[in-house]
Amino acid sequence: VDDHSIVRQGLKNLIELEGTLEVTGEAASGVEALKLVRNNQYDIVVLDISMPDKNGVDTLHDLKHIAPNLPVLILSGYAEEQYALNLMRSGCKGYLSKDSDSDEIIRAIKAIANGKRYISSELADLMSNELSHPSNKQLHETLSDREFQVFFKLAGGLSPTEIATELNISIKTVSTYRTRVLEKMSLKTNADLTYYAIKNSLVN
Amino acid sequence: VDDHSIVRQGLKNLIELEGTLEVTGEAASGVEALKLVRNNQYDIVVLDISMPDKNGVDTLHDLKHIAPNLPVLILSGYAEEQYALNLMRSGCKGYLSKDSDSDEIIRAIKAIANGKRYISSELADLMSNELSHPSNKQLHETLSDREFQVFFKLAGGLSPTEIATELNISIKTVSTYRTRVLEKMSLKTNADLTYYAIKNSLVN
DNA sequence: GGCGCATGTAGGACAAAGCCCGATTTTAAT
DNA sequence: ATTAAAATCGGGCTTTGTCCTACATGCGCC
Repeated sequence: VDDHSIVRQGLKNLIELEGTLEVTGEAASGVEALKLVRNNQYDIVVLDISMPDKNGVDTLHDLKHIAPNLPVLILSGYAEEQYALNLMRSGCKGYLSKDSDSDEIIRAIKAIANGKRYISSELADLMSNELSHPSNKQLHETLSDREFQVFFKLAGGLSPTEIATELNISIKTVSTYRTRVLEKMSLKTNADLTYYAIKNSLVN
Repeated sequence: VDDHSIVRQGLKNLIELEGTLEVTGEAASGVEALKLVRNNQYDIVVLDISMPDKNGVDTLHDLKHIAPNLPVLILSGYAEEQYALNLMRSGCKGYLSKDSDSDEIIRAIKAIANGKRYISSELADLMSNELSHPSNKQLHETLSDREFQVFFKLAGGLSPTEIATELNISIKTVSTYRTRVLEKMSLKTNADLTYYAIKNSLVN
């Protein structure tokens, strides 16, 4: 299931080249996919998560109602790793990035079609991180008071100097907080902070 | 040229099914593409714009230096229609979204390989709108080639030094562009650039 | 066919930010 | 109570970046 015909084509090719697998249906949208699943028998669904009409998250959710035992492999674009954990919780059996190489995709499909799960190493990282920070806290909620203030201002584009002035502390101190914030949130640049703040609706 | 092997596979399939066209090279990154173009003769390049190591904007720019007459068709993901005008100015011969149907992709390739341009109806809209209302351009569309490159990288959080390295120019030059970009767009900080890029779906 | 404005490019002086480290103070944990 | 671990703060020094200025090129427009 993917809205790009090129991707469907490529995937199909990839799968059929393998020899023992066969593509018995394809859909360009979530709605279409649900219709197919209602009317046919499949061994596995390979599902893109970013689609125009009905996104993969919702589609997965609905699929689980229609066919609770049909295993699903999520194929995601690169920017959506954030969803991975949620999707795994929602019951997909594997999660791969589209730029994984062909072999890995085939391996994943086979594993999943055989009733196993497939966890990529990236995903394993995410999951273990989640385990070690069992809090369902958002990343920014692990910041201390002061750290959060600095984070927020940096995300808004204030310069360290401006922040220092507003908070009546030294620039060096601001700098220290910045380092810590970046560290805690596993980010690298101020742009990442801005990005995070927007995506998590901390600003509009 | 596309970093996703699935997409390359699909495209190749599509193209070769047509009968008269042949894929004589493929690359998973901008750098790789440039290398191929330096050492081989091609009739047309089909280029994805969002790639990890060297984005399509830069790749197009460099391609124009190495092979000014080699026509390029840009195949873009869904959110990037925003770049179309900038890229057309930078000298690509056509711009298509990845979810265009197979026929259209083939038509575009053929047209471009024959020395024509290919303008999709969406793009035609954009362009005519630009012509009839030169004023209501998107802010970033008023940027020059170079300015746009720098804008984009700054928005993504690259440091001036990194940008200078990638583009092989001096940091001072980057700084100059930054000033001009900020000026043209009436913005103040790098964070504003990031914000702009996100809000206008130039990034995901 | 020259004038001006947009563009692509840097240099130098100075300001800003960053990094490594240390000190003190809460807070939490055993 | 003891100890460990965060949190809060900054100094010294280096690296980076900014700002202003400058110059060459090309293109459009009287």
